[in-house]
Amino acid sequence: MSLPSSSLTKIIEEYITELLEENEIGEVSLRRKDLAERFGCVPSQINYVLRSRFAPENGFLVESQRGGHGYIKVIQLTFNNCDEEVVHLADLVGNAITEQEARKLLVNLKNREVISPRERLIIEVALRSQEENGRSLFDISPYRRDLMRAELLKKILTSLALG
Amino acid sequence: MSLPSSSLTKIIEEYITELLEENEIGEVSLRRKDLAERFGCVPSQINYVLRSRFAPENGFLVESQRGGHGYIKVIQLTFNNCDEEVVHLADLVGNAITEQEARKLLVNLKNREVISPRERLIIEVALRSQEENGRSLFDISPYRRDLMRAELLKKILTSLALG
DNA sequence: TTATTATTGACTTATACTGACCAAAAATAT
DNA sequence: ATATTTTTGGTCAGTATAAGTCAATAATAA
Repeated sequence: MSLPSSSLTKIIEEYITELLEENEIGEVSLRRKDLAERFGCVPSQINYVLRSRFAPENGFLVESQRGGHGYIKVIQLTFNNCDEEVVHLADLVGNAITEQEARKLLVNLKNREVISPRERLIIEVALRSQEENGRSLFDISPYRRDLMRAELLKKILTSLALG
Repeated sequence: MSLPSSSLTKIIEEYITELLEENEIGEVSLRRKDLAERFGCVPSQINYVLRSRFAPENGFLVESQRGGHGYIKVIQLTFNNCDEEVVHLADLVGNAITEQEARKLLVNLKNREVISPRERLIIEVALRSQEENGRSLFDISPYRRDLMRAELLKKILTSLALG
């Protein structure tokens, strides 16, 4: 019966999200040290929040610079063709997907202009690379490779959908 | 909480970039001492800006001459097509590349509009996915992960170049 | 309990900026 | 012509600042 204790991570996440919303352009620059001070935590906590909440899989990009005048910039990508379509297709991927099925799906997406030819190329290269590593470097079973392929594909598709 | 203040380096960088844009030909001649005076800094600061912002990997060449009527000339390289440049950048990746270095490179490519934000997002997701697998699933050493990261990045960049 | 997620702090790395000293080219004096 | 002086720019090492990494620990969820 305890109240949901709002975690620090959640609070910081909400703060950054708020800043992003205020800032029309969908990006905001931060000082890691200042943020840490404001929320009374250690600076590396900020890295944890960024890693776990503002990851590319979630449609965010993070740029940063160390040293004097250092900063952390969080960018929220917004695509105009932000489709439930893509989300739906991510569902279609399911838990496991073969190379053939994956390729078919990508061709389909390309034909419907949900992704560009270049984007399709990048995705295919990434999938193939993982396949190769799984097969010859780590000796992963075919089925497990199908699982991993589905994982990667879903991550990529949802990252595009969330943008 | 203060926003990151603009650094001297950034200001000088912007000034030079502006001069380059005004000057159709894509090159501009400077006096180190004058620049230093204008921005109230030590002359070697100008060298720092040139080294860190107008380096060949950013698509610039710098020529200079000492002595009376000495000068510094900044030349902006123009590529016939972006893809030519992508091949060059694949070389820059080298055999091994850290997460930080990879991100810097992608930011650079994005700023120069060699890749789109969506393309960058996909690439980041792919790199991160491989990193995660390598780290927690297969227990790959950090250095080997740098090797694998370089491999994947080069595959993607060259595929874009050849596509 | 066991697994996952959150938090911390010691250590590492990257960037900005300065100033003292070095090197080269042109102008001037001999 | 040659040497000297003046006018540029170059290099490097030191200092300050700020972010990143990693592994150990704590808290929470399953």
